[in-house]
Amino acid sequence: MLDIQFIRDNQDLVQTKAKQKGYDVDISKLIELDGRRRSLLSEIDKVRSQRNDLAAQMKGAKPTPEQIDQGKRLKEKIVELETEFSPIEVAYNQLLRAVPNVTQEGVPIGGEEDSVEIKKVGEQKTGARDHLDVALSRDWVDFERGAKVAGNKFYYLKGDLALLENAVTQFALNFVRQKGFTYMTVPHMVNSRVLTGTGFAPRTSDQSDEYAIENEDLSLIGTAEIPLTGYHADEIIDEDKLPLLYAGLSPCYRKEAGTYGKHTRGLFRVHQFNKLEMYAFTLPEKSNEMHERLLALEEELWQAIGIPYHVINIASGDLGAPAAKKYDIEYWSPVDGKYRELTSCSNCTDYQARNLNIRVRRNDGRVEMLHSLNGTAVSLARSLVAIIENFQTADGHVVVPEVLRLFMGNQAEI
RNA sequence: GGAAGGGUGUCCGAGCGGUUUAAGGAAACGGUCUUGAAAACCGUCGUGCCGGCAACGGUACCGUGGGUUCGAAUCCCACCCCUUCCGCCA
Repeated sequence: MLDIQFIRDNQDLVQTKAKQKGYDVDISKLIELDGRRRSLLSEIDKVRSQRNDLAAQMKGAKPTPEQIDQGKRLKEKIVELETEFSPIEVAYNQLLRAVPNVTQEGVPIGGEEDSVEIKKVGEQKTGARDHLDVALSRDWVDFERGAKVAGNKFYYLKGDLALLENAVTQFALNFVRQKGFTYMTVPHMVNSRVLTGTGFAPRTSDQSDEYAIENEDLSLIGTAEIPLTGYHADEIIDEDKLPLLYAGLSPCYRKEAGTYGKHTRGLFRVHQFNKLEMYAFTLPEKSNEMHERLLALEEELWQAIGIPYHVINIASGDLGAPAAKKYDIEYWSPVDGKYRELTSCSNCTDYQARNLNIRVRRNDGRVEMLHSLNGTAVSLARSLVAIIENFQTADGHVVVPEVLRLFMGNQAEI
């Protein structure tokens, strides 16, 4: 969520930015609730103050009946005011949490088609075979038995492709460790607070992309970003310890409801995939720099593997609520003759931090919200699609990218 | 799943109805001393909200949510989490 003080001071800006993101929130309504909430709270505080004074008078001596009677009246008054306060507080919190993060300067305004390409790297080949055709012909993937055992869009990876997945993982893991990230495995389920605090739709809502566990306040994670964001919840971290860099490897579970028809064939969009996610907690003034660094790392990694790509600056309407700015790397698909999403890298500024109460203690003693950022290192199922499409040979084999061979028993081709 | 114990500020830890305005210690910061450092000594030191230009004042917060009371960190109920033991188990 945003700082209410910031919203008060920048009502028009917040309203405009929310609209540009496609969020239908009424800032004037929030301001009105905020006003009523504050005036009521100050009234309550006043009566509480009287109660506390009275209680202090009664300390030591035996209270008189008059004092007890007055105390009772004050108590009733407080209950009365609190009853009035409670629904306002609930509505206020609901509305406040619905306000999306303010986008940064340089974020293109508009929908998906308005995202701006800022860089293009590598050769744009054409005429490759679809990854699923290749994988099926080599018996590398089994969606039919995935469906039998779990359901539609579940799959088994087999043999060399499964090994290739492991090789990509190992390569990426070594890469991020060399760059200073602490490797972590994470809980694959999280509670509602962490889920919604990270900026995902509540598990109870229709829009939730997460699988919820029945009769438990737990959801399967859609990305390691969620447990990594929650890792430092309610903590105050010394300035000298920042930035904190983590790399979380986890399976990602997503319902992907309503996305059918959007390139559903094969491994590109599935209900479960593994992913190595980079995560950073930084000082507020350092998050933009870190955002560029995360993008640079993603580029370095994918250049090392040898995948052609471009980088796009995501338009406002395509940003999630917590993101202030987002870069995607899209790889070149020689099958479709266009770019398709491969990684994503967001600066969430202090939005997630405020939700989950993650702060920094500056060297001068001040305490403030820190900033959080996340970026995909490798999203495994998609990585395999990109590699099969860009490294296939005429006879249906796949050349193993050089940097991965070490992790594939030095095979040059599979 | 069963039993017992426990969740207090950056950390450790006391408090178990009204001198809690949360003791004491550690860490941190400032100072004295010192050639410098350490030690010692002195001082400062929780977070949020509201009001105020500010000094400051008010209020809330001792796992979470209810309840009892004139008054709750303290008593009662429910739930969550942690530790130990037992059971089960990769």
